[in-house]
Amino acid sequence: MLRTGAKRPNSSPNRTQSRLMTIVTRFAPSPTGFLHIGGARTALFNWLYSRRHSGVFRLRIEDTDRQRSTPAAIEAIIEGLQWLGLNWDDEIVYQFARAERHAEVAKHLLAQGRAYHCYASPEELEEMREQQRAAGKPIRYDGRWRDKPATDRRPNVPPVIRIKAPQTGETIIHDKVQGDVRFGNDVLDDFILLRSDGTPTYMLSVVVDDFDMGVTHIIRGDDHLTNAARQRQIIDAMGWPIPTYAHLPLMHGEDGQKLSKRHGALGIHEYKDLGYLPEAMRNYLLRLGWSHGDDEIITTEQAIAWFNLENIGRSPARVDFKKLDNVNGHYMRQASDEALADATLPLFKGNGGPDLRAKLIAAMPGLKERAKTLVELADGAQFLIAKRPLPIDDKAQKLLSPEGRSILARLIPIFEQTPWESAALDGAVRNFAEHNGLKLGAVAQPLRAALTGRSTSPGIFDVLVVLGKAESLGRLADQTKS
RNA sequence: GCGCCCUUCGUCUAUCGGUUAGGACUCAAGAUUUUCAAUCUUGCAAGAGGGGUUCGACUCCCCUAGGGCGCGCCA
Repeated sequence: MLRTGAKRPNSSPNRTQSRLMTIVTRFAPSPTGFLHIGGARTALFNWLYSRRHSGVFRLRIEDTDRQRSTPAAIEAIIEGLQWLGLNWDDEIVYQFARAERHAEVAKHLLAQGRAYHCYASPEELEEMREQQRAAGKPIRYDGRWRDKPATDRRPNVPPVIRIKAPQTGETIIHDKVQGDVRFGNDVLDDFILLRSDGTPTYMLSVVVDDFDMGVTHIIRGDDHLTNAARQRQIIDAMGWPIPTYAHLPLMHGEDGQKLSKRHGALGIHEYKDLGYLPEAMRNYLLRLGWSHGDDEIITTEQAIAWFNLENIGRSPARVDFKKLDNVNGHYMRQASDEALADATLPLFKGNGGPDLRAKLIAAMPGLKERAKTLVELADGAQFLIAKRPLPIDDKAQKLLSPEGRSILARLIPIFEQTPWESAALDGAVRNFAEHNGLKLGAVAQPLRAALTGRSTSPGIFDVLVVLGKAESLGRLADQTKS
């Protein structure tokens, strides 16, 4: 065993767990839609596990469903992974391109007597299931062609190839997350390996591809747990090594229901558009189902050093945008002003002129601790690019009362005489407030309203400095004239 | 229907038989403050229910309830 101290029972002598063998993980999405948050977490765990063990992380596109697979979805998945920083090794494997090899395995099994032809029509099988349902019996292929002699074959009907699975005994999946999961072989039926048109089914393709790609650890969604027992039949029939499994509990929406567009099953690119940082997404996703004591903020470097399969939880987790916001806020505050400016710049879509980046960087210390996402950051920075006369929101309007305006009017001549840097401006305003028997806030708030059009902003002296003397005085003048 | 999985504060989780059941998010209060944040402090809040096993169960076993997944010539 490579891992020691595993708390879940696992005594299987897998040779894939040999210390000498390079660990190979894979992420195998089917391109029938975008990469959603559950898939992203699966990819993350696979990536982390391979990086933790200096192994290999591979990407396989399961595009064998020709009806539903689209190039756009493939594109979205690739872009999503790239944005998340989950770089894969080697070339991408496209499953459909390997159909011949899959068929070859099915035929090999047939030749070995581990599989057989079945001529039952879809209609016939549907009728069979209907009867099983009506009789309250388990729904599964009844093996009607399992033992028929070759002479019984129907000449004008192309057959499917079905696995000849064991009918007694049990199949045990030693799962790193779920523990030992046992399936009576009587509940496993002779599923189809090769369709009547000669194309392989998913069940066959996965097993063959995982073997050919040298996958040692299969980390995937819980929905595949029962499939693992079926896939095991193919693995055994071929005499291939059994990979180590880790089936992750599925993720739920904020309301505990299945993930759907309403609550969290957004494409991963939409999280980007919402203004989340990839490193924050990684941290957040990691903590959904995996833990390291009480640690919450876990950098990617730490995650790579610490990640294991043993600490993956067994119960489903819900997405929680409040927590994501909080984690994202942490990473924003820790990010460099330059990096944040670069990440935020695109949100202005070219507005703001060539010196916007410099202004953003200058204002960033005050901006970044007031925002939880890049979108909020850009919003808070609107005053940097606003054109005079500024739009003034309701709360700011209230601050610009007659008294407020009068204060601004008296401030202008003072500012004209003041060196334009933070400490001097600070001194001048405090001095002014003191001489007029005003609290600092009574002066700062109207100033803020006139300068930013809002009632909240970064520190007012920083705003003054970032805006510059001419622009600042202009904005103040706009509010004192009318 | 059959099989499998899951169940600790509202949410994410710690706990590997003995703890005042801990942390984080959210929320509330306070401190700080030129606003809002950030930061710090404090508070609210949990072992689905029922049986066992044990000197002692959140932890081990069984049952029930609830939730999820699978049962395609889909993946």
